[in-house]
Amino acid sequence: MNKDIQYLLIQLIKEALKDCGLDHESVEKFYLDLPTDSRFGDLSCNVAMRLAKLAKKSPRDVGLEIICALTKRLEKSELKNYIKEVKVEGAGFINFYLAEIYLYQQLGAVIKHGKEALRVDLGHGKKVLIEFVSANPTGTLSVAHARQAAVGDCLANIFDFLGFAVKREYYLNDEGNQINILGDSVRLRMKESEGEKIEFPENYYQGPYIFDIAREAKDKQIKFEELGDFAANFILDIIRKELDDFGVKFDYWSSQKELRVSGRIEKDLGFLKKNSRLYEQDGALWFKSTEFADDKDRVVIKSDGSYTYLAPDICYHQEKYRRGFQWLINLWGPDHHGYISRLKASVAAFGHNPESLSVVIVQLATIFRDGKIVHMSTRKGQYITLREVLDEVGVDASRFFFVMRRTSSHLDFDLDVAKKQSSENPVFYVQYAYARISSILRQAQVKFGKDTDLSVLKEKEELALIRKILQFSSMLNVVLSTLDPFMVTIYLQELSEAFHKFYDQHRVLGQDEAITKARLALIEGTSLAIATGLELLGVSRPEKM
RNA sequence: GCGCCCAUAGCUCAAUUGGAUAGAGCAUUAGUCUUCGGAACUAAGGGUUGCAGGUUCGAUUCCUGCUGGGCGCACCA
Repeated sequence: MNKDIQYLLIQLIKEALKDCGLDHESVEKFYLDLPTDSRFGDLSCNVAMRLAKLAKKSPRDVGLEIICALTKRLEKSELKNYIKEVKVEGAGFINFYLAEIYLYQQLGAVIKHGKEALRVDLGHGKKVLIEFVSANPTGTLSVAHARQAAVGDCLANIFDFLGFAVKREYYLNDEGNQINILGDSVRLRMKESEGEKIEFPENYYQGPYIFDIAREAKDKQIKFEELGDFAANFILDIIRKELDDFGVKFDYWSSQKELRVSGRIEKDLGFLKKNSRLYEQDGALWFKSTEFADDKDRVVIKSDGSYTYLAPDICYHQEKYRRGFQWLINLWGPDHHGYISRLKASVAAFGHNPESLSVVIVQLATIFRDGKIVHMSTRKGQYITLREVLDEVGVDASRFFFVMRRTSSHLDFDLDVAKKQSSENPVFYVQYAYARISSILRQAQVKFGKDTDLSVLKEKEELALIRKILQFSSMLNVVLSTLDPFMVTIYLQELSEAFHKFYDQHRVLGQDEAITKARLALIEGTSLAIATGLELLGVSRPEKM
């Protein structure tokens, strides 16, 4: 629903409240939004229920009183012609029924301005950095990373669409313990290939790719001490290729090693020290994160003099602010949720609002094949990879499926369903609607214009379809406030359904010319909304299937 | 032991962040096609929202206590 009418109505409601002697300031919050069901009108407001107690009247009576004042206000307002009816319904909801003329005008705007009409600028150029995947370059990407990649990229697309200046970043843990172990894993495999009998430790990287790296390292005569870096770079090339094939492009690849070499970690720790946020105990250096709502203090320098993971991470996030970003969004796996409070504490210790750092926990995905779980075990290198999923079901289905459930919920990913080209598979249901529309538009003999009269669209299915198209921006609004793009997939399915229902009942072509033109405009608007939604998801828009 | 997340129809999930008769898809059953793409549409059955309390006009949503599941609780990353 268009933001303007919502905004204007809220102003009117507030004025009406004043007229009634009701104090809207004392109401914590009330909403004016889409009702739970379309039979309750186009916009629904709960303010009467919120005020009932204060007014010592029943919600319905308060509602009637408000409507009385509101109707007078409406008469004098520019919205006069757009609101067909206002009613108190249910427990005391004030429901607004929009006039068809409003729907026609809005649809007309979509036809005229294209996807710009679906867009609302909410970002105003605010600089957002969204960091995701950031998998250690010690192995190829798993499905957990794949889901993060899909969700993160989609979120970034939406931020971009909503007028934020968004950048995508991948943070590289390119040194430290894991890289040392990686290098040593390669070294052992090299020795093994020379016929030496070796004992391969449990905690070493066992994946098959280690053998490939060992072979190449031998050919290129890489020195033992450089094996870690060599292997990491080798794997990083694979990861980049995988992400590229998945349609995810990062703006920045940020290196932990570079950060350490730059000396900025010492500087930031120095700043904390100067502000008495650090102290020594048991030979280690601790950060007083408890001063900023963490449940215990955290070590930043171990007693052996080396950094914990937190030290460079504190600095890394300060770097993000120093680079000018105003809102930091991190996508992490569920095993990192305990890490949120300490990182936020560090942000606060530098005087930033902890709210400017948002951490989205992306739950794991369970892959099913033949009705059975495909088990994952990183240690043995027997995990199902992003590559395998991509090869098996393709980019479109993968991206749609990984985003399809609430990000905070576990996701069951059925490879067999994702491969199916039937109604069981939601991505095909949506793409089919798009292809169907494309087909009709190809065959159309007449063309609609910007001045096409849309008011001939009076059928139930036509109006329902227009309403659904106009919900595009409020859907994105929900995504923005929840930082969860799964709503896009639901919206697209609902929109496609509304189209299929319309299509089933009414013909577009070969009707009275005025009707054909108007319906062509209607399906063009539908196509635009579907295309824009699919684009945000990173899913293709096939005109033929 | 402490902390976080989850529990909704046979299955996979929603419920606009406290709103209206808890909704979709799949599966099941019964229907709709000579025309724009049937990869579609219509209808039916299916629920004590894990259990027990509490808060209020109103609870799937918030609070408390249980039960069952996942994950954290490092001078690992």
